[in-house]
Amino acid sequence: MEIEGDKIKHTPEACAGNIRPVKDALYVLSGKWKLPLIGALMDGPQRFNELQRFLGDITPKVLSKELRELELNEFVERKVFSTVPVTITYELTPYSQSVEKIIDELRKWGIEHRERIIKNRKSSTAA
Amino acid sequence: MEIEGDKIKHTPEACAGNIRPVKDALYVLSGKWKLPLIGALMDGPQRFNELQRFLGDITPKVLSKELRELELNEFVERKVFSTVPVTITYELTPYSQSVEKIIDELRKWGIEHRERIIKNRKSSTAA
DNA sequence: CTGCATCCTATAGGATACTG
DNA sequence: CAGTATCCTATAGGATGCAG
Repeated sequence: MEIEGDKIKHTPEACAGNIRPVKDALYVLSGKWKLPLIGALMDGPQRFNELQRFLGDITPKVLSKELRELELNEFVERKVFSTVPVTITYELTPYSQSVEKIIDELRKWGIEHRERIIKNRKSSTAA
Repeated sequence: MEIEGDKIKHTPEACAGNIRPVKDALYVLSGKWKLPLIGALMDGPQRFNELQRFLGDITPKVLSKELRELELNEFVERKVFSTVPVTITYELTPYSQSVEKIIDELRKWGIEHRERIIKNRKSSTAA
């Protein structure tokens, strides 16, 4: 997994070290798909194809990779059901609940941001 | 700025559209430095070099680029003071406060995550 | 001090085709 | 259905050096 060492040299006073946790978090969670993927799974277990449709334009290769990584980080559990044909689902682990707040904030912000942009478009068109 | 169109085709029922805002947010905020940078500025106005030291290993080119983008998105204001030599500071705009919650959550999560990893290391070493 | 210009590489992620 | 295998490209971001 790798967390970068404690290399940050900050002015002793200040707040400094405060950003290290942010960088730590980003190290695991950043990328185009991880958060949206977890967001998608917040609605309950999903199958591979469901996720693919859900996310809109992710390719199987990438989806597969992202799921594997999320499994390694213990955000996601892969379950195999011995139906015919076999059914496989992905679902969030209890641990991943710790990420849900981030996603909620991101979601809220995304909504506001989109509105803001639309407003700005209007007012600049009016000029 | 560009927000991707409403191309997500989700099963009509489900929750689906819920992830679009997440993707919107990520479109603007993702990358290695934007969030840490805003996090750094949460402690008050900073100068170019301060930020560079603060963030640990960002190159001037990248820092410069990130700052420009944050300025465009109205998260950051660049202020020039006519001292000799000129002093330039970067500070967060009121709008960027809307992102602070995200950063706080990220920070909290980063701290927990690091602790978790350390614990796991110990227990797996014990095996 | 505050950057910009140039060059360079690693990696994320897309396209396409194929398998059990 | 649930992926894997290959190939390919765009882009983020690092290294270095220079400039006002």
